[in-house]
Amino acid sequence: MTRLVIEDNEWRLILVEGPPLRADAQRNRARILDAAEAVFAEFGTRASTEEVARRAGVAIGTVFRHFPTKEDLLVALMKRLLAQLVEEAGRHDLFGFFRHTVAQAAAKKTAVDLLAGSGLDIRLPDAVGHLEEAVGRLLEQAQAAGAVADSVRLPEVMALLAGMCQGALHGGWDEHLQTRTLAVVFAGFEHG
Amino acid sequence: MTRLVIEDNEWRLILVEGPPLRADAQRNRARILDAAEAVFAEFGTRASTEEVARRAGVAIGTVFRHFPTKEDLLVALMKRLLAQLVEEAGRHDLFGFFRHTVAQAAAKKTAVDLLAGSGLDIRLPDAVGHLEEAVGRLLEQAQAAGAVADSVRLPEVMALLAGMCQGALHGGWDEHLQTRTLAVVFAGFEHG
Amino acid sequence: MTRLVIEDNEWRLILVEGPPLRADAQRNRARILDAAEAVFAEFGTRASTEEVARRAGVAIGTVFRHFPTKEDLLVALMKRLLAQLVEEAGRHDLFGFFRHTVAQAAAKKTAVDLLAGSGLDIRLPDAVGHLEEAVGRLLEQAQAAGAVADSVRLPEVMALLAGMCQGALHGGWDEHLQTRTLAVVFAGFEHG
Amino acid sequence: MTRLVIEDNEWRLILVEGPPLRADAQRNRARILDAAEAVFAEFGTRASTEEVARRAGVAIGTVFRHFPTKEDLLVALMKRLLAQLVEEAGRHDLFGFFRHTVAQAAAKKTAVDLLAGSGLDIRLPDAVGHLEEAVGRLLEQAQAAGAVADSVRLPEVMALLAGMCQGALHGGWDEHLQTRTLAVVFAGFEHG
DNA sequence: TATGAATGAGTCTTCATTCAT
DNA sequence: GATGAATGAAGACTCATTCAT
Repeated sequence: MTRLVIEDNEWRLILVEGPPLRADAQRNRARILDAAEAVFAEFGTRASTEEVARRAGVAIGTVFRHFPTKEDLLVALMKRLLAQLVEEAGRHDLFGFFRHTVAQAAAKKTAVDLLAGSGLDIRLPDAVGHLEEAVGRLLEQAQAAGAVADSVRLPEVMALLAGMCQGALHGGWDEHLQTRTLAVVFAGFEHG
Repeated sequence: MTRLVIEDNEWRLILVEGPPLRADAQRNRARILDAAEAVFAEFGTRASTEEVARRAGVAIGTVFRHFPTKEDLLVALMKRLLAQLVEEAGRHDLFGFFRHTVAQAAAKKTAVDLLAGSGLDIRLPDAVGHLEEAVGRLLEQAQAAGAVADSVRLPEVMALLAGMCQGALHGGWDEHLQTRTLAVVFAGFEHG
Repeated sequence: MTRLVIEDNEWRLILVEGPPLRADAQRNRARILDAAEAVFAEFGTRASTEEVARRAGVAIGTVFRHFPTKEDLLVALMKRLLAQLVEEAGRHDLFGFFRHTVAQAAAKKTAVDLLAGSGLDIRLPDAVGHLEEAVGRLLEQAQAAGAVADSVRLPEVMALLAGMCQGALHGGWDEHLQTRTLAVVFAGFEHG
Repeated sequence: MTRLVIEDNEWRLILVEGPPLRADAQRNRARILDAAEAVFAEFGTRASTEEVARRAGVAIGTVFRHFPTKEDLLVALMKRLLAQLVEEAGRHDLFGFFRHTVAQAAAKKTAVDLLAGSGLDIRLPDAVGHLEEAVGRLLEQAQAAGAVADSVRLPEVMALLAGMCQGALHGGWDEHLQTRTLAVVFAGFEHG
């Protein structure tokens, strides 16, 4: 660890460089997030932090050391899930991304719940912004290819994505219903 | 519902905005449901039953006499909200009903949340069935008028309705976004 | 219970007269305060609310129903202790009150701790004010009787009372030391 | 002690007002005690050991290496504070020492709190003994000079000192009230 | 020897539900 | 039937202390 100290009789200035987390802590942080994703997906965000700790195989104090409040944990989880979505947007066209994301919705229950608000006041302008940019690129490509009407704009695409995910999640759509519902939306995209 | 309470150890003064009591035997039940709708819409279903009792102007015991568990209260509330939807379906065509319902989504937060699951295991086959029937009639009329493609079936219409309501509610769509998003869905209805 | 209801189509005004607490609740409130006095006197204000409940023979929820936060409990306790002091001031002359109060200090550990601050931000202007008035009357009588120099004012009398109580409490003064210490203070009162 | 910390996941910048480190082996011990004095004075002895470590600029483990329990830390702190008092007793006459010590009471909150007991079972016969000796010498000098009645004995002088300090600390006496209160005590000393 | 992550018992507080009044 | 006090399990969070790195 590098450490720089400048001092005189009245002040001490200490600049400490260092990895913020030891390897074991990194590992635990990831395990906690994994556990949180699973637990909140299964029981909703009302599941207890204790349950998350149990599933992660750590003591409750460890969860709170990494995420001082439950909200902090939810925010961190959300950021990770959004980052994953952005990454996946890079691997699909607009329709594929819709299909894939809606299909995943139930599995990613937490994300949808969190996007939905769920009582907590979570704002993630940056992470959400990145997702919007990624989807914006897909939309441009689809419009350039003539697959989506020019009158369709990004805000309603995002809105439909969110609405479909929530519908899929909470409505328990099966694959067939998902396909038919998306078919309506895609027809809407095509004809404006 | 606005409500003002001033109290000390000897007096309580309660000023409640809202219609006066109905004189019949159901009055407490109705008041509790009204209060529950307002409270759960404002704070979500995590709001306490005590708060519902307070807003209804009855004691907590009275709430539990009418609805033995909190879940019973939520189910009753849900049934009433669905019945209102059915009634409204009778006053619109398919597109108008979509517009109206989505616009109301935020106001009917509770309904959407409950439809969404909210951790509670609520099955309401009957009430939901009635709503499906009502929407089914609207769909038939729209298809008869040539406004909706014949390939569109009731399940995806219901799915889109639910998805749009949740999107509107949790996404905080403004009127403009609502209109544009519904325009895409309506184009999808028209072109299948 | 008297109940006055005025209502029209838009407002309901309900004025409820009534004893705020049922007899059993009154009893529990007193038992909780008694228990709190004993527990906090024994272990300091850091003792747990759970311990207070245990000693009072009620469940933890009952304590919190009566005193929504621990601070509320401490404030209520303080008020009661100050009221007792005021009452006792009516039964002594200035010197007797000092002797009595300082002698009681250890028994009333809580009061002293609370007056002392104890981390909690408790302001009790009214209750403290009443005590000051009571001591003020004792001071006037003592000065009228020529037992205290006219130059002595109420603030320093209160200050000395508080200081002596804390000393007695935390220093564990025995009766002899108490007598001798107060003798010095009383000599100071007499000669200004 | 003023302290500024800026940190993100990779860097921590700590600006500490105060004398720089001593270069000898005791430096951590002394820094911890300095930090503890500041922290406990500011937040009371309920402040966390972690906060002390933070302010000292060391890790929590280092604090516990030097002081195996929190109580050990408090005892060490107490000893140092008492030693400082003894030293100051050598620089004043009895009245000056009283004035000075009472005036410092608020600044030395920790000492007063600890002397006061604070839930911890701390006995410091030696350190307290030295202070008593020092004050005893001041008392003899004052009596030799005729400024204090011969009937006044050391125990009550110590008792009054402690009581005044606690009163000053917890009562928040301003300078004027301090002067007037001490005037009464000094008159008591003079006339026994 | 210093570090700081992990532990887990303990604290305050909430709230669905019960039951004496 | 209505009332509202009592219950107690459960949850979020804290912190003294331990120990692997």
